[in-house]
Amino acid sequence: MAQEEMRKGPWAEQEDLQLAFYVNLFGDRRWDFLAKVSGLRRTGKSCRLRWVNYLHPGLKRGKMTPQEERLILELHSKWGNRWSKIAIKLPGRTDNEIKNYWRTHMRKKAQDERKNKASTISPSSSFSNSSSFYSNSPDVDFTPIMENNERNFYDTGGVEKKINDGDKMKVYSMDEIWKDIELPDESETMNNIKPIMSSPLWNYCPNNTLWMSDEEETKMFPQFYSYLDNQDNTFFAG
DNA sequence: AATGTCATCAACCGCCTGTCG
DNA sequence: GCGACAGGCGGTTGATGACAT
Repeated sequence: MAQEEMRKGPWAEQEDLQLAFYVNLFGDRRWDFLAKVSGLRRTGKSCRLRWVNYLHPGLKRGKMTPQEERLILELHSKWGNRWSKIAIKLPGRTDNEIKNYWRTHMRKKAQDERKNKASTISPSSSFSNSSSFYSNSPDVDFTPIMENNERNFYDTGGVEKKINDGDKMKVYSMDEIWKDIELPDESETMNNIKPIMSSPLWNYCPNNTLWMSDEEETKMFPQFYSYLDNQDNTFFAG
């Protein structure tokens, strides 16, 4: 059958509303199904990404706090680029957000390192005084490593260490990690951090319009209701 | 004010993994 | 056990806004 052309690029407000409505209706699973019944000309993947990274009500938005920054760096030193795993430890933050943060931060760091090396007569002294997380670590080549043994600019390197389950884990000196980050303001403890539940979706729905009347729903989401008609309403049968 | 550069973030892509028939 | 499919993950790109010159 003829494949309907999928939309790409930035999401419109109307699309967000539509997606949120159907996720509330059916839950955040079966993304291909959701994409279909919602009438959004988006792939299931695209819908999932939009929901997870932007529309989810539990998302915290805004700048990373110093505490979050430290946690990210600490967890990255343990787990490497396991962004989703790291994200679990930072409620309200997405893997994408953390990944972006890391990339930005590490690029800056790599640039600083290059400058330092260029201006230092003895480049080997750069990390030699760092107290290593693993005190018995061999001398470390901090040039970034990619899977095919090429060097990745954004990865600042670290020891590649095999762990039990076969995962590779990079280990960084904590001094190395912290030194590039401003220490947090002492007064800014975790207790002061107010989670900001500010998914922009809720701005669009000031009066709980996600839970509108049947008539309103029918007007707003005709695709869904026509779809249901075609399916003999079997969605709710089970 | 105009232009260039950099930082940030949303979104896409391709690969991997888990599940189901 | 195998193939198909859906979902998840990490890497990467492109648009945009902020800042510097």
